[in-house]
Amino acid sequence: MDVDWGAIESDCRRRWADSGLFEAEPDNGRPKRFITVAYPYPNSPQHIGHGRTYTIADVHARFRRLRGENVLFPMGFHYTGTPILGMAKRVAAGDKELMENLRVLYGVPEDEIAGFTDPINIARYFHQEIKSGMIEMGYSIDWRREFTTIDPAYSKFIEWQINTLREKGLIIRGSHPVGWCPEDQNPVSQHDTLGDVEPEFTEYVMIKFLIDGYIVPAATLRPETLFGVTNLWVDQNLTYVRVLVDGQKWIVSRECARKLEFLERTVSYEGEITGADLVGRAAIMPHTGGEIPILPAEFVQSSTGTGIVMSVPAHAPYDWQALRDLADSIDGRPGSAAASDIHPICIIETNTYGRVPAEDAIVAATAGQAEGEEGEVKGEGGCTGQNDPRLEDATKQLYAKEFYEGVMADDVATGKFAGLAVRQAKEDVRAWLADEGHAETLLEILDGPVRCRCGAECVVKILSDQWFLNYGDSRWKESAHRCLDDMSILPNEIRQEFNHVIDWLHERACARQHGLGTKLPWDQDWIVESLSDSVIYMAYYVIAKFVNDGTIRPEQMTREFFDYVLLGMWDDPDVKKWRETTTDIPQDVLRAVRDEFCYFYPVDYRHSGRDLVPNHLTFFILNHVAMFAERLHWPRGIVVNGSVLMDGSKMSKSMGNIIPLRQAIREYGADTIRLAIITSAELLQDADFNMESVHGMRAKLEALYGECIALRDTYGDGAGGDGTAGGGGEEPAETVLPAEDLWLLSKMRQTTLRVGESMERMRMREALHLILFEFESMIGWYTKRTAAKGSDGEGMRRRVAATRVTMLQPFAPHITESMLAALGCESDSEVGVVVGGGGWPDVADDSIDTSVLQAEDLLRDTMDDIASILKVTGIKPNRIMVYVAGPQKMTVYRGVLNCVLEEKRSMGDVMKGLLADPAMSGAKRMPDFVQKALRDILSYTLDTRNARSRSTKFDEAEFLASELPELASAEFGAAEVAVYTESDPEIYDPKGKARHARPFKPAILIE
RNA sequence: GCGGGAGUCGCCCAGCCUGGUCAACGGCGUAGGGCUUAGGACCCUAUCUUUUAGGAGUUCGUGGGUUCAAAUCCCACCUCCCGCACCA
Repeated sequence: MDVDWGAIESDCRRRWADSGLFEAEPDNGRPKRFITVAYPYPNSPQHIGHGRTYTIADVHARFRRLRGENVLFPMGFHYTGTPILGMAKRVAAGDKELMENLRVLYGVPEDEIAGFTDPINIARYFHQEIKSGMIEMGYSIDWRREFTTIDPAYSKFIEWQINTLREKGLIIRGSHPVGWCPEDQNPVSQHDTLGDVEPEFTEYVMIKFLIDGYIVPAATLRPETLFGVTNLWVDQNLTYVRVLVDGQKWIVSRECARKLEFLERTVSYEGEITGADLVGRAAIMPHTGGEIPILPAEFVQSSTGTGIVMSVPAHAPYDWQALRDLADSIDGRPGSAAASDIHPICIIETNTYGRVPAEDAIVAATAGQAEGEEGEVKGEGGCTGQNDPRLEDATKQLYAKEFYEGVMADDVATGKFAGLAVRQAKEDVRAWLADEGHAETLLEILDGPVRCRCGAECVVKILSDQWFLNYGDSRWKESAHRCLDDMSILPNEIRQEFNHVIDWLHERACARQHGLGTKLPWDQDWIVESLSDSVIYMAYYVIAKFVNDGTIRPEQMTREFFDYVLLGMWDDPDVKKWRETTTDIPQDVLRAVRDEFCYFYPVDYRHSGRDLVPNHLTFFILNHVAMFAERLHWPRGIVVNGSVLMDGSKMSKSMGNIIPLRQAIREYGADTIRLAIITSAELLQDADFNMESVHGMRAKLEALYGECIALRDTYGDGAGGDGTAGGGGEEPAETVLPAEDLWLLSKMRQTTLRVGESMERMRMREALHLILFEFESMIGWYTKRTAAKGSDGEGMRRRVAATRVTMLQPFAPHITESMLAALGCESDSEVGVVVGGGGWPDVADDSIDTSVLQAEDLLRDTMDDIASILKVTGIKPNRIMVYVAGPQKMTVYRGVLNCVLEEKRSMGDVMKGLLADPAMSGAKRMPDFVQKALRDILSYTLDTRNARSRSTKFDEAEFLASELPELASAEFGAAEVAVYTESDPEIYDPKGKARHARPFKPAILIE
């Protein structure tokens, strides 16, 4: 079947747009449903991965519309942030890689790229690109409410939001360390660095040793080892600087002095001193006043810490090795004699190491590797000296072991920290040193050197006077928990993650100094940060409609405007005065905006990828509970989906496996892509998108379309047909229908109910599976049945197809319109659904006849049994005899069934129960049968047991006699198929098979 | 470390919430058959072991437990993946 997807889709798009089908207006006669998705950041075209969240949300929206709900599904564009700014800079600088991506990967026309030095042009270009893709995918969006986050009216909204939060005391000031580019004067994150490295930093403790009135600070990550210190290390070839740090005289490396400048310290330079000059001097330990020597070491790096290292040879492999190197130096370097006199002081005990853990660690890390190593092998451990890279491994292993398992030695040296676990001691010592004034902290980039895209090396900077949202506020957290507890979180597995994030969040910077966005109203140097201006904007969709049609202008949107529209403060004195004397917005317009807000709010479901759980989605909850009235306008639900993989691996530019969404639509059609995305995985799983499934889906849709066309061709245009199936009263009386039709109706209704349940639970993959595969096998069986009887069953087929296609509509909205048209179900431009019943098929519970379903199961089981006998024996059947259990067995079987329903499950209990009833006396003579019947019954589900116990009228023999012979002859080619009851006096049973018959398990003989 | 998730029949992936319809959906692969000038596409059948009577046996990371019944519930363990911030 050749399908012109492009034509069908563009035709649908035109009709949808012309009819304003997705433009939602308040309607008090219908339940509303407000569905939102996280709006896109327009810095690149959409790819398949982006499409997943939007497609799921759209299927959801369309399903709800079919259910008769008034769905609002809007979209905006998030211009706020720095990455686009960074792109513009790189374009201006002619960045090769970026230009290549823009041209080749993104296909941006050359004249557009020329304008990309202005970040706004980048955003506008990709905005239109993304929007076109959304329209082509058939997303049912109300575009009248579109906006960008740099629209003047949106800025008014954000100003109001951020002012209100500040008045509530939720915005505070403080300082905070960030990765920083000294060149750009801006914080850096992963996006801003060469090689996309996230700058990480650690906090060193600088312990203030003294010489001659100068502080010689040694930076360490292990302050608890101070008690094992034996000497200090410096680089004797390095020139250190003498500086005044906040008025104190310090000696540090030049790099260290520069770092301190960014850490809120006042640094002035007084002079230099060489490392060689320091060697040999005695440093005073701050906590004891004792003296230790300063010695030279090669491993000391000026850029790490302060350029001065505290030596703890017992617990630091580098120190131990350096000491040894020095003592062993044949040329008798300065300090070599002193080094020989130094003995490691062990102050941490573990089960793993001995008295000199550092030495043990070196031996462990280098043992067995000595052979084949380059360079001269020295010492029994095979370590080649303090520059041996394996010392790094030794250090890591030793540190980890001592940190998690170590205990501070019970020793005079460790004083009041003796006996403490190392992880505890570390914190305690740090606090104690700080309290005593013996130490300060030094923040430093851990994974350095990290370079900004501009090329400059990044540092840690303490940003002072930074604005923070105080997510650490415990009352705020409590409200958020209350909100979350009432919310529907789909899938529910991630609820726990939300709880944890709420607990764990603390102050978060909400303003930055660069980028697109809205200025802080009270401090024009700052711009509201992009994750803070996107937390309650769903409310703005209501207002956007009035802004876009010119009803309200940005300058009219004062604080009072929002206080009324969003918070309902009609009678607030300020608002009253404003609306009576100041504003020129007509009162009825004000009322209309407020009414529309109250109609659509709260957000019923917010869709997003799971990467937004620890940030945006949680902020969304927090800010709603802070801004809006408890419960009334708090969000009701969140739907989270996993990401999309391409042939099993992550999509990335470098792998070249990114499929642009619009290209995929052109090649395969929107409906096919939608189905492929939905079928690939259940919500939270990562979906693997691959070409096989795309082809498979397209074939499926084309086949289904072909079926619909065939039904039209053989059946005319179907006037008078009942388009949507299921439970309508105008069908022919069902009592006159043949068995297979009755079964098909019940089966279809049962499956329809299941699809509805799956959709309600957002198990779209499951729903789609039922629609595609369950229906297919149902129709397959029906076809066998009707073919055996020589009928076509077209009327039923068409009814089933209409139901099936109706339910497929949310998934494949374009092609299903053509399918429904072929089936004679006109498309209704008013609601975008099907005429003739309208919307999602309704199924009344009592319209499903379980005994009909059971009967068909019996038929199918019997057919399966015959087939497996034929397969095992390889017989070509001539006559097939089927023997149904007699009335006496049936009576006993029911007796057993009753026993089981009364919780009697063991053979003994059942026998006792049976014999208590005189009608069951026959049971005594057939214990084998009772045993087998019991086993049969125990293996049924509870539902089946109940159903069997209820359907007392069902006559197996009669049903099989009327339905089996034709079917079995057709299927197996037997000339004769006979059905007997076990007790039938006319029975033909040469092999005595009949006695094996059990209820719902007839005996079979094949000749 | 803190938090979350996952381990299923060659591969991918469902089933677990609500125990029985589960030798376990669907897709890919493989084998046989059909269709076709051929190739592709498509359709049918088979695909844990065993079996010439519809049966039996052994399976769902490992080991225990609960139950008449466990892939599914409980406990312990092993392995893998993801997030941990001022960034969209």
